[in-house]
Amino acid sequence: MHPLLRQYFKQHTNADDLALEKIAPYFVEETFKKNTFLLREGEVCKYNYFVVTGCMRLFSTNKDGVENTRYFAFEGKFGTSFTSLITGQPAFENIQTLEKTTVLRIYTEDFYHLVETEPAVNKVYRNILESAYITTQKRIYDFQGADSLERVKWLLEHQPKILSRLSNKVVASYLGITPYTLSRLKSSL
Amino acid sequence: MHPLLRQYFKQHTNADDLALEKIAPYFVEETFKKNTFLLREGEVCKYNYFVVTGCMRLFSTNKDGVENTRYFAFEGKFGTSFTSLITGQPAFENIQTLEKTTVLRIYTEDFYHLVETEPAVNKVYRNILESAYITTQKRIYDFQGADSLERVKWLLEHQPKILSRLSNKVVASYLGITPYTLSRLKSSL
DNA sequence: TTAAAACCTTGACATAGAGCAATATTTAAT
DNA sequence: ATTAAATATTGCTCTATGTCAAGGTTTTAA
Repeated sequence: MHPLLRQYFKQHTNADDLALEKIAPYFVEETFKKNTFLLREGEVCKYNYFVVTGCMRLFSTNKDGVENTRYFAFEGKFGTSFTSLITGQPAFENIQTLEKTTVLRIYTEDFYHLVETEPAVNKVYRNILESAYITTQKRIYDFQGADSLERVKWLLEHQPKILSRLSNKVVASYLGITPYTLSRLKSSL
Repeated sequence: MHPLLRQYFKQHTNADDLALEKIAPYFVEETFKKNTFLLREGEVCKYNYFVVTGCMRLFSTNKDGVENTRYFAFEGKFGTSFTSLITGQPAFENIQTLEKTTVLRIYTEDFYHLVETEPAVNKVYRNILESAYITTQKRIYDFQGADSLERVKWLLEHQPKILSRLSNKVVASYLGITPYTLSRLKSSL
């Protein structure tokens, strides 16, 4: 099992090595170059991904073609379209690498099989759902009523990595503002 | 076990009657009058609630005193501050009844104990987290870039009960617009 | 039943930030 | 290394929606 994934399990469960060895073979390593789409909206999501190096994002496009980024998965994080994974319905969002990215991928069916049969995976899944929920709630709460400047400051404080590592275009689509506004705000700071 | 809660378990799990009888005693019925606070921000959330009749909302207040409603729990739904329940930290949101409301409440500790020991409750918890996550994601996605009118139409289509049953003030705080704007839009429809 | 409080409606005004355009800069590909 | 494409910057304009105010209506509580 990849050391980063092992570390993840050790941190979130009390799985023993035996359990980890049972789980490991389901995860397959794969490397993608920058800007590769791992999932396009309208497709059913086949995999859950664990990022080993690099970064990917979840985003959707509204009817006017404006992008909305909802989540960034950096090294050591799981990322996938959980809504599609859970419901089995086509995703309304895309998954795209933002850098050259290495992931461990596991088939949806295998993943849910392990959720049912391996307590460690059940626990990890619970953790993923819980923290995904909390993260989303906090972001809604913190952005609520906040103007553009406050959002940029929030990002600077809570996830500075995003600002320093990713393009303005992508960051703006995460903050729900235009790249024009973001550009102006950054130069005014 | 209250028939509505029984129905919920039957629908989401394959729990047998024996399991349900084990679970039932942990849920205590209680009735609150309109506008009662079941939780105030800053308090640690002690209960998970299942609404039998009536309705409650989860909302927070930003630094300017503007309310943001995140979730409505009508009859047959669970509702609580999951972020507080999960982390054990003080909630940053309030829970308030919007009508005379009867709930079944279960202590946080008892609930998580059952999550670990009763597969039916583990399954139900997973369902709650999954659907809470999906609901939130969909709302972010659908509201993203939508102007006020589109938001009102969205609500009319997806959750008309909210518009017909609750006050403009509360609805507006859910849509992220002012009551003034909502009032104007409703009269223009 | 009545008074007080909360809520809704509608007008007038102010403004944050979107949209567009033109140029500069960075990044990627051959 | 050179060119093409993508991204960033910045000035200008315009509009949706917030804010404030004043009056009407509904709800609540004694």
